[in-house]
Amino acid sequence: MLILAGAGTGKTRTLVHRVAELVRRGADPERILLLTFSRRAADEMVRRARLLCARTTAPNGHLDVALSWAGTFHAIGARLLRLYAERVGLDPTFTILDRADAADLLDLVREEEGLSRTDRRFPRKDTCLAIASLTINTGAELSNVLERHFPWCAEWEEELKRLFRAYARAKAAQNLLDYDDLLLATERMVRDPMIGPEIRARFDFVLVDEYQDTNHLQNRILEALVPDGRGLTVVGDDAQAIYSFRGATVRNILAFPEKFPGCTILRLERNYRSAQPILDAANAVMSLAREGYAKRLWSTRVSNLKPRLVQLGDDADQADYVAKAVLAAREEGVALEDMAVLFRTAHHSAALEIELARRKIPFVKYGGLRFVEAAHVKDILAFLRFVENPADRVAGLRVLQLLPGIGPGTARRLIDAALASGHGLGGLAALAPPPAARAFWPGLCTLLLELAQTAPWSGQIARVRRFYDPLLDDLYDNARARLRDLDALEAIAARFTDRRRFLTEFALDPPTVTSDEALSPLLDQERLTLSTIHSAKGLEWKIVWILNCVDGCIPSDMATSTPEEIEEERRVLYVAMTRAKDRLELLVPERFYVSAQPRLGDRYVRAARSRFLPDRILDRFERVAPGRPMSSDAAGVFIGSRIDLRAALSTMWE
DNA sequence: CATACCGTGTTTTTT
DNA sequence: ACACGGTATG
Repeated sequence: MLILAGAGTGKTRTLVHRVAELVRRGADPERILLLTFSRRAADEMVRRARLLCARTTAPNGHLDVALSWAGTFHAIGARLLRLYAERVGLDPTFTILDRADAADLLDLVREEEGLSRTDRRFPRKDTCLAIASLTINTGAELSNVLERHFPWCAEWEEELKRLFRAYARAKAAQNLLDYDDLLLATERMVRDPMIGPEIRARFDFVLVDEYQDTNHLQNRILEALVPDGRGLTVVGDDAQAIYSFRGATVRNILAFPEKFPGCTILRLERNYRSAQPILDAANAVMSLAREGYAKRLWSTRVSNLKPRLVQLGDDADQADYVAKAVLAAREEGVALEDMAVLFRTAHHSAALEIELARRKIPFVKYGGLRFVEAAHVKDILAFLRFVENPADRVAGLRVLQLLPGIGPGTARRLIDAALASGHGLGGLAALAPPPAARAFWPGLCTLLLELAQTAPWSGQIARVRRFYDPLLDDLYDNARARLRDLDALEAIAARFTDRRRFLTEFALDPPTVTSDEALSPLLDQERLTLSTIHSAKGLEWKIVWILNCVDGCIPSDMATSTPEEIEEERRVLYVAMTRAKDRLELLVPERFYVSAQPRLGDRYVRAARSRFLPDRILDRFERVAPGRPMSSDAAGVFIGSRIDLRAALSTMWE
């Protein structure tokens, strides 16, 4: 069954009800596979399915749907791989590399392959990883990916191939899998003629959420799991496809009826979420798309409140306006939980975060730098990973380099010597560190040995911190805030039963936190949501503000080089607008203060209203311009067009 | 060999 | 602004 469902038409509800109904008719919840886009979505769906089943009466009395097979493609893949590890030649204790870990290892391999010292600059580690990732996820040829998405790296094709081969060898030697490996290995496994059928036989029903954002590789996994389509239900909306940068393709949805002839196709066009004026505006935005979208959403939620297009002086005014509007709504009785501020890129909310903190408005932020990606959190995890798997070079190198006097070279020598000694971690104690590190050396060696030998998991992070916390001050700025994060990490770790589970599950299910207070004991306190639009997918709030509805931000000027990219940005705005239930405000700051521009220094830059909001659809909005009108002579250039007169003036003499 | 400093090129969204 | 390569210095 293919369910084509517009925004707010009840996709989650439909899937949840389908699960509940299957269970009510006697399906075994353990044999239902529920694939979602994010871990958050999986949790939400399991929660609602449980609630629903608790209210339904089954033939055999009360229902408890455990739904243990609900999760992302990555998480489910990891679990299946561990189950069948031995049979596919994999060590079941593999550790999972998050993106930054993967990039670090890639960097190490690049160094070893002699690709760091080249006469022309080699692509940086994140770019290399992005290239590998896109190639794997789209199933395309490296040369095509380079040509289409990374033309400036095309000259390095041979070297990149060599690098990726060496990277794969390094992962194999250290028993590591990165995010892409999880999918790739899962795909190979489910397509295996021996093991594939066994895995297939575990599941009677497979349900997939947000199908429009699955990529080629994920779709192949799905096809292998359900070759004839029996028991398969997918839900998606082509108007909400916003993950093509990750290899997602709407072709999966479009080709579904051909792949499974005779499948049932359902269209849900009635929106239960948003008031009609909000839908009118969102529909108007999409009506300007290059390709037509068949669905037109309608709602019975009447309202005469058009979404507001708010003209503001600059981004500081914007932060101020939103903070005030949040407080005003709060006064009217709307809970902070029911409001959200959405934006295209994580840093767009910086000014607002400061303003919210100043006014003591609690918030959570989704998207952007994650908790686990913070250097100090990675440090603690490196200790644990190194103990868990002494072959993990990235972890070992990271740990050793925390000591003064030990840099990349010394760290590498020490690790190699310890491994060569055959005593694993114990071998380190016999080695002589450089003088500056000597005072710390015995402490480190005892710590590692103790962790390797202690059985109970509780207290292990505290033990690491006894060694690590004193180093923190010399390693980083604002040690105090980092110590608070480590307190939070300790609290989270306590929820896991053992070290291995903590390490593996933490990599796939990291808490999303950046606000200082967010992990404090005030965890249950109600909070405003700040989120990137991408992270807001599938969610809804009573009131939504969208920041920076300005060319250069939406669409992002990083994504305007091809018509396809621009169309995807249009859908990003559409997704953002359709998150709102009752009230929606699009904010248009006319100027930005940008600092540290290469040639011009700090200055104001003038911004133009987003190209997705042209004059002819403005009748769908109520236009407001609080505050005094902007003076007309503010200096600046349009962000979107990037005219740079001073550069032009200086280059004419070159 | 670690570290500080300088110059140049890239810069987003997520699992 | 930041990553990263290169170079000077101890």
